Amino acid sequence: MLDIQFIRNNPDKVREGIKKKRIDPKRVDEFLARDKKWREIITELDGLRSRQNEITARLSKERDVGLIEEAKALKTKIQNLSGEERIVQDERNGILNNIPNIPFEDVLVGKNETENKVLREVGRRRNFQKEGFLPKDYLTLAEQLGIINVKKAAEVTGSRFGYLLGDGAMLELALVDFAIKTLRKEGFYPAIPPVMIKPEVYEGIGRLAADQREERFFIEKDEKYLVGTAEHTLIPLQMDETREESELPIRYVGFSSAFRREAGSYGKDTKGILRVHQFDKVEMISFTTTEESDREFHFLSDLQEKLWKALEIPYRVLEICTGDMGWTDARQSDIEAWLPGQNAYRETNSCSNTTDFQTRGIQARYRMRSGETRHMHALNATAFAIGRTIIAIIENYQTKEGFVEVPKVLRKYVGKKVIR
RNA sequence: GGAGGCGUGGCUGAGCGGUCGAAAGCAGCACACUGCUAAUGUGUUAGGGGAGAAAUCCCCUCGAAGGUUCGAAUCCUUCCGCCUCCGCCA
Repeated sequence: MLDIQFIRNNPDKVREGIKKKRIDPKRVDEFLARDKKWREIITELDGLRSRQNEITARLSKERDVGLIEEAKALKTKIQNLSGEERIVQDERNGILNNIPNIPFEDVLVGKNETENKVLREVGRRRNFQKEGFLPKDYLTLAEQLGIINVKKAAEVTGSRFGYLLGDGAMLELALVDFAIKTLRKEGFYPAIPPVMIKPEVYEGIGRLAADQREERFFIEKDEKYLVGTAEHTLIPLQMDETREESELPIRYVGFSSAFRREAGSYGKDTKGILRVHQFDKVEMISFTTTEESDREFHFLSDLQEKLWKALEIPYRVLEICTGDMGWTDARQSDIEAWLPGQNAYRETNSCSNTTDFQTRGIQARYRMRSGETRHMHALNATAFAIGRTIIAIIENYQTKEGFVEVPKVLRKYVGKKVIR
């Protein structure tokens, strides 16, 4: 959530910021109206409670029937007013939860994904024409090789699920191992987090706003959500913690399954494993000071590129415009890998600076050298979204015979050069 | 799932109906003192919120939410977490 004090003092900045994100700026005014009402009530309530405390102090010394009578009357008054206070506060906070993080000033303004900006294209695409064959799509190849099975998954579990089998499964383990070992060397601390989370924590990290709730799986009986990514349970590792400035940055590399309802994408990407309800992902998380987060953003984004370069797969980097940014983000960039079978780039990675938007709600703070405490800045960046990375490997490394070469850096894990 | 124990400030830990946001110790910070280190003395150090230009004043918080009471860290209920034992289980 945003800082309430900041919204009060800078309503125009917030209106402008969320408008850039294509969110109705009126939410700010609704918030301010409720906030004003709340402040009136709390001021009155504090006055009543002050009097109550005064009487209590007095009565602890001497009995006074008159004072007890006044206290009794005060008690009902306070009960009624605090009931009202709570309602108004809930209304106010409800609106607050539906205000996204605001983008940095220098972020490209745009209305949707068509206005993202390609920052660079990296890597050489294979010339299949020269090689004398047309590239196939990954699913055709993977089914022939028996390394992906979505048909059986549909029968067993439902649509938008898949099995990785044989060398497909080995590729996943290889990618996980490669990513974690690489990132460990960069100072990331390995973490395998829970994949379920309590509603109040989920809300605290700003991931349950009305706009995104539909995207979550919820287990009613136990009142727990399935996480949409490892980030969701990794960020709260710092919940209620106050670290020393000297301890930052804190970096985790997490591995977990990610669960998404994919509500609102019913007709989209219905084939294969490009868009599924469950996939595994290696994820980077950083906690930094307020000054360092922008630098950390580039650090993470560079590492993402390093991983793709290691796989020797062409990709491009996009600056995400305000209209396409994530709810919690102040800055975002994506990586799209080249898929020759589809003759298109497809999103595989995302890198986000969420500033203190996620840490405020869970009280993750640090103490500056001056003694002042602040909320940490939190960042998250995909290392590998396994399913999509495997798709990119299959399509980019396919052979004329319909086999798949294993990228050099993964060979020692998979144990072979070619999947056939 | 059943039985019991516990949850207090950065940490240890007292308080078990009445000026308690809370003793004491440790740690931290400031100052003083000693030739450095160490030691000692004094003072100081929780978080959140509201009003105010500020000084400052007020309110809330003893795992969470309710309840009893004029008054709750203290009593009652429920929940959450941790620990011990039993059951079940990879």
